[in-house]
Amino acid sequence: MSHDLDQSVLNTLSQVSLFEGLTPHQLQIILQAAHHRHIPRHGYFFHQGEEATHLYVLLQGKARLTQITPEGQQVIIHLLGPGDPVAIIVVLSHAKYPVTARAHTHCDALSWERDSITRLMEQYGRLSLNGLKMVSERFLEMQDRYRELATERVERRIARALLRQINKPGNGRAAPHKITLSRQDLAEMTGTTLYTVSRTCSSWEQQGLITAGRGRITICNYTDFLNIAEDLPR
Amino acid sequence: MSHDLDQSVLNTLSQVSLFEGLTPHQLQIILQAAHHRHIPRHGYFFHQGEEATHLYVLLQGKARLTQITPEGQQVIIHLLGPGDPVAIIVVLSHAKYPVTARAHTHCDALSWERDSITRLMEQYGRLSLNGLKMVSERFLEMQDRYRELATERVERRIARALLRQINKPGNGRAAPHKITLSRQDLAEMTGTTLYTVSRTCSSWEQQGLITAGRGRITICNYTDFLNIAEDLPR
DNA sequence: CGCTGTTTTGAAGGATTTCAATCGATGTGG
DNA sequence: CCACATCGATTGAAATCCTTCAAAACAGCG
Repeated sequence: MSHDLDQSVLNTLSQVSLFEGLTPHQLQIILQAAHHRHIPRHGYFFHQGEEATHLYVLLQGKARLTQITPEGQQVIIHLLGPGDPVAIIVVLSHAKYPVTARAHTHCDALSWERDSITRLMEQYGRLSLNGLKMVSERFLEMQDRYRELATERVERRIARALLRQINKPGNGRAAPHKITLSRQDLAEMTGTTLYTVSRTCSSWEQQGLITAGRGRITICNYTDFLNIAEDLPR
Repeated sequence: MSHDLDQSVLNTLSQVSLFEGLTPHQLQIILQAAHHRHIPRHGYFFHQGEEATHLYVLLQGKARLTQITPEGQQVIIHLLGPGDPVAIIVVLSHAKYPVTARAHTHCDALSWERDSITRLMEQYGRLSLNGLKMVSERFLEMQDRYRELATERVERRIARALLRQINKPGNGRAAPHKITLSRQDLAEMTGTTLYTVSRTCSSWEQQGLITAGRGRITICNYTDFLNIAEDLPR
């Protein structure tokens, strides 16, 4: 990769959990194997079904992982921010990307080729252990969402999706909590329809829990809002 | 661990994908750090919410991972067979078991303490890389089930659950395919109710696709059955 | 200011759940 | 060996949550 980036990227990388606990020297070697990529707003890292060739680490920007059904219905699997690894799945030999990764804002990322990152992981146990940790965390979140989808009603699922968004590290923790997602986005995150999300939000707005706008939801009353996700009797 | 087990266990282990590609010497060292455990039928490896202290590798038997909601509703997260790792999540420091692991038949397993396996993984990159691969695979399955739950109707989800069961490595591939799961089990695997599963199975039986019994479903007409999972217009 | 894409809302319809009752299989003990 | 107890499976009817479709209101942008 180009040399002028090394220093600033090195600083960023030391805060990326995938690279935690590695020596500066190891980091240097890993970095030398990387390529720097820019993805414009609304561009794609890769598409679902393509041969999985590259692992990415997002340095700047926001992206989303989606899956699309044969019938054309879309589901949002995950929202990505700076520091997140994308497609750790490449370590599986002969895998295809199971999702589409799309840049939501302009994105700045490092990429490694499959063989290259696999070799590095085999060499540096700490690197693959970190990778294992990160996939495990994502796995736990997916498991929770699965259980939610299997057992909880729509209103609660939407509330939980909003709370998860707020509690993400990297998002400001200060009230009022503003979430920039459209009704459609929320529907695709919670396995429901645009219409149901809209109705639910309207109801919450009337109760004074949130203020809603075009592509935006702001939680005014955090504590009362929590009750929807937790206690709601039915 | 006791010495008399070493030889037979070594043979089994060489077929466990978590230990693929390790040298006999490395395997030996890893094995020395393991304990051997027997879990009787219907016994528990661990309970959801307990401090995660041990990683297991199932040598013999069948087990299941379940999550239970605060309201007491149960969800089946995964069914485990010989060779499967259990709770790779321990590598996350200070994690709690996110699920309960219960022996469905008598089980025979190896276990490692958290610190011990973490150290081994850091030391042997191949070990953690294998771990990463296995979590990734489970993650992919979970992702697919999530998308299914979010977008598909009950009938298709049940059909898919049955097919996944059949296509599991380790299960005989020969027709007729017999699946030993109760209606309740299937309901907990597909996010529906016992009643809906029963109705669906009855309907399939009338169409001659399956024969159903107490705690058992046999697929007679595999190709026609596939259509339910794939083509079914609505 | 008109255009485009997002959001809202109503009304109708449908898939699935819930509840209740019954049936059937399996295993046990008298 | 049969009556009984138990647990799983079936089935009907009513209720409900959510979707679907259609139409209108609204926001932001060139």
